[in-house]
Amino acid sequence: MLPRRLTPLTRAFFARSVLTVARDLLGHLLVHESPAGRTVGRIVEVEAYRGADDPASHAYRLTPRSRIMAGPPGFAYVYFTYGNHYCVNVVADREGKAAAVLLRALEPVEGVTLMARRRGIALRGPADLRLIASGPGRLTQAMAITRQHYGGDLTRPPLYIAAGGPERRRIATSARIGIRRAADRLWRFYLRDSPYVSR
DNA sequence: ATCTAGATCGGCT
DNA sequence: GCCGATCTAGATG
Repeated sequence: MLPRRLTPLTRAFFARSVLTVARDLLGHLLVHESPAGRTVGRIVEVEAYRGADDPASHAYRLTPRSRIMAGPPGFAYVYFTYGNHYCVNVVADREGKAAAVLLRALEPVEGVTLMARRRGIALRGPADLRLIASGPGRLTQAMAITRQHYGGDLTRPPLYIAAGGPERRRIATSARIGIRRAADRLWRFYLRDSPYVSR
């Protein structure tokens, strides 16, 4: 069981190279203290995006929506896509350098029943836990993250990233999923032995 | 003012 | 594996 009080990561954690931040986020915890209760998931899959040198990124050309990626690190970049789904990123690197890490999958840790209810799925067995947050759209639905969280500070409650305990870190890399450009960059990182990664 | 692609998901074949 | 849903930021006229 988790301690009642979790320790948020500091802004300095996010103020580093986005590839480093992406890798290092694996194993840490995404926490949402909502009125309905606290939900916590262990981050098991992420993708890194940058700016002008990354044609696959929303910040390849800075727009009103993506400009936040060039802002100070540790804040949330949330966007709505395909008419149905939100995705959540953490802004990384120093202010002025566009970069963000897309959170793609979580291992449910606490508030599992609430997460399943938000997802509209029945938990009939341990295998169903995989359906809760194995994908960027599923993750935001399970954690009740919406456009309200755009620009929110992820180093403090109610929505934040907290230090995970010591854990195994067998990290695998691959091309980013669902993009066409810059497909040669292995900027997707995931915990190799986790059953909670997407696809 | 209008058009279109999209960092997805779930259901169906 | 393929397809439709459903919305909106960004691009184009």
